[in-house]
Amino acid sequence: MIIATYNVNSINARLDNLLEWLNKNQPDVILLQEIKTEFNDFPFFELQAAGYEAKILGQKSYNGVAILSRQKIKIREEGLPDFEDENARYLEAEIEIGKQKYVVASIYLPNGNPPYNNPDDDTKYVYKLKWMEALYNHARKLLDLRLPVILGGDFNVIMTEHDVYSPDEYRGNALFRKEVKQRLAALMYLGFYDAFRCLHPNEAGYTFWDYAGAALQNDLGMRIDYLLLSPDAADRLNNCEVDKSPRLGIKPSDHTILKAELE
DNA sequence: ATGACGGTAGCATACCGA
Repeated sequence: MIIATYNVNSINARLDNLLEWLNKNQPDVILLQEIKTEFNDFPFFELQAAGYEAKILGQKSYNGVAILSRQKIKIREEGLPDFEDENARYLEAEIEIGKQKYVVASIYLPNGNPPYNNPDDDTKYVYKLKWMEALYNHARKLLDLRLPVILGGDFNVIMTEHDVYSPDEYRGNALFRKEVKQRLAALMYLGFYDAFRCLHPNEAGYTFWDYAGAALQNDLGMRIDYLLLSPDAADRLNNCEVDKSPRLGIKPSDHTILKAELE
């Protein structure tokens, strides 16, 4: 089974890019983040015509996550359990592919940096840490299912200095602060494996390049999108690659697609 | 320290992002 994750930065602005990629790659499942729309403006028909059912947790203008699948999607959770969240950032489903049940979640973890006009405001950072704690508590329970579980999406965390073009510039950044890295490491120590790093210990594997300046041309990127696999999923891992082509195309998202194959 | 650049809401410019 092939699964991918893609922060689209607006599903409607990115529909042509997404459809082209789906037609070419035919994944079984794709997890989307930052769809930036609600149910009534989501392009269900166009995706269905391409062979994909879509379930979404939408939000106007900001955030919003979706799960697209060639097989039937059974929603398990809309939002993180036991966590009050005004934002649409977590959607979890069960999908059966070739008689194997999978649990998949599309995750848009908070950025956590303060607004530019108020650099001392730590409200968003505190929210990020609480969100990560709730994710940890829930992920721990998912392991008890003894099913292949895939937590995929934009985690907004740079784990090591090999995962960003200029670590020193990001020391104080909410994507690279110690508490944030510790919380994602805790999730990994529970038994969620970073699919890309398992297979590519030495590649940069950037998944994001800023629109501004010449970030893309100069490869000033960062690796902040992940596919995290429970042990039952990691056992099946065959392949995991960053596909840079969506970022190189016309009118791209600032993120690109991360894809894995499980047998 | 700021803004680059792009998206949305909504119609000028503010907010958000990583």
